[in-house]
Amino acid sequence: MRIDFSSPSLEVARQLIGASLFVDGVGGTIVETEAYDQSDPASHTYAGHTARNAAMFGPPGRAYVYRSYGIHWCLNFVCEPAGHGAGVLIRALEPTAGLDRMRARRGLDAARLLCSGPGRLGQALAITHALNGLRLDRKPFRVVAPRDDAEVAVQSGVRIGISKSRELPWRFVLAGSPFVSRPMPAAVAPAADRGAPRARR
DNA sequence: TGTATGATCGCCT
DNA sequence: GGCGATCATACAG
Repeated sequence: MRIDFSSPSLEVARQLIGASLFVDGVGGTIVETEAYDQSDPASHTYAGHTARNAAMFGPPGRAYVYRSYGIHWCLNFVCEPAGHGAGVLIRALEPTAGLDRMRARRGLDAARLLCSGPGRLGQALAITHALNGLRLDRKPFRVVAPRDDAEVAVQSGVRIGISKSRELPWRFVLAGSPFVSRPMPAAVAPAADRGAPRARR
């Protein structure tokens, strides 16, 4: 099955978990996404069309790249409905290809830290403004859906690093993946489990 | 293990 | 002028 970008961002965000993303052959399995749309006060497109967010109002299936905190480049996939400013932020990958190039770009060895966050991912995949608005089905991008028979355990929860619309459960992660930017909070920790050794960040 | 801070750009919703 | 869809580093305890 292909990824269908002519769907609402919420659906695309879920579909993308377990898919693969490569930029110029460097990338891996998508393990964390977040959905945004124009009705959402946390979205860049909430206030309407600007020079920065123009790609989000363009055709779906393209990249929207923005500068975060003046430092990092972050990558979104533009979704349907076209012209409505909806998209999916790619927040984390499990690296599978081009690890050496990621390590060189990041100045790190630990695979777990190469792409576990939107800014880190941008640096590891050499995302820049030059990729803004480009089609995701053409070079240098390659997006591959999970196999049809693949069982992908997707977990949803609240988004990270925003101050508005905190309640919306529009974050999706691959359940149990150590490559997410932050673990999904446990719903309720059973008493018997508390005190057991926990995985470190 | 947690809290604070600097870097530095685009937009003010 | 102030604040973000962030991250690395410096501290306190």
